Amino acid sequence: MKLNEAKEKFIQTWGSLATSWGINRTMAMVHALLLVSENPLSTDEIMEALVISRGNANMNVRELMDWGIVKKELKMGERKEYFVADKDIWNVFKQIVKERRKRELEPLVSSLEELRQIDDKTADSKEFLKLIDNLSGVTSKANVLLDLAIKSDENWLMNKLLKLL
Amino acid sequence: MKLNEAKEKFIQTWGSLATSWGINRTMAMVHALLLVSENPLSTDEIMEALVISRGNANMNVRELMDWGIVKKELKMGERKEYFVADKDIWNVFKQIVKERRKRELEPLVSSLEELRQIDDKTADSKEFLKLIDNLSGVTSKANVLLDLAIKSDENWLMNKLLKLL
DNA sequence: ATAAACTTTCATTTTTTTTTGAAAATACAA
DNA sequence: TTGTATTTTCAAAAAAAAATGAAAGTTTAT
Repeated sequence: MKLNEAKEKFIQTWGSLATSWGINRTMAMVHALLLVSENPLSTDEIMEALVISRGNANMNVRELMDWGIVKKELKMGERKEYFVADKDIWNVFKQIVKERRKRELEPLVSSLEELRQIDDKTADSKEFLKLIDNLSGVTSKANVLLDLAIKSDENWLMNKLLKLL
Repeated sequence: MKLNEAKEKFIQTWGSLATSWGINRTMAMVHALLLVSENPLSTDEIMEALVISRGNANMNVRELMDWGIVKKELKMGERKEYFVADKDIWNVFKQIVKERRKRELEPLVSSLEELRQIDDKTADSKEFLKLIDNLSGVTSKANVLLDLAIKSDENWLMNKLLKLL
């Protein structure tokens, strides 16, 4: 297999995996493209490489920057903006975990708290509250696991975990 | 807030959360409905409660069974099928993690292995291989974390992790 | 100020995903 | 077997999500 073939395959793989995780296919492809590029790419280069429109390229690059895994880079003497992906994959992983937690786990936690406010005390209600409590429990356990993944140093974490198993 | 109101809110919340995780909204709503129901529900009851078609109800219940978080239940003397959700949320969590790993992480691992088969040895190629290796590394670390979540008993896990932090 | 280079927005179009519902298949009873 | 209850399938319709591209906005140079 040739390098460019492999790179293209990687971009496709990344793209289709993303869809199963509720992430826009193109956004993942832009990310993959930047990951396999030696040099920072301009919007025009992204458009050309992935055959997408300017609007699409712009939106997705911007969103990748929102996620904190792509950075803008300016070249001296040039007006155009260039983009680079964070190549430290462990870092990318942590960043994504952190963001998703903020965007999804936190809203869930407050929803569950709201749902606890039911004012009757029938057996059904107690059953329902038990369910909500169990959900809260699992949520906070997931939180601990994620904290572990995020806050700790990569090697330290792995050593400890491997010892545990 | 009344109980039924809370239940409905829960079903909606669960549904909209699911979409950010690449899970069909209706499937999540059926799951939530079964979670908050005291009794097993028939397809007709699900259709009525969520205002969805028979085909849709059937497909999603079937998929929930594929995920291993909903079970069929037969009532004696009745031909109709009834469905119950596993109410042990920690179990549900583990089951979903297990399934997603099988469906998504394993294919990723083999994709990455394929991508390692590039036959030139330029500096660019080496760079690319480094990226693939880093991805493999993070993947297997995620695997260890997930194993930890799945294989261990709930309380044991939490004790250990809390001690670590 | 004017213009050129570039980025962002967003109404419209296209694509993808989900839902419907009627027909086909299946299971059971008489 | 024949009929009835129930589940499953799947082509077509509807809904949702994503992409386009031209116009508007911004920034910098002259």
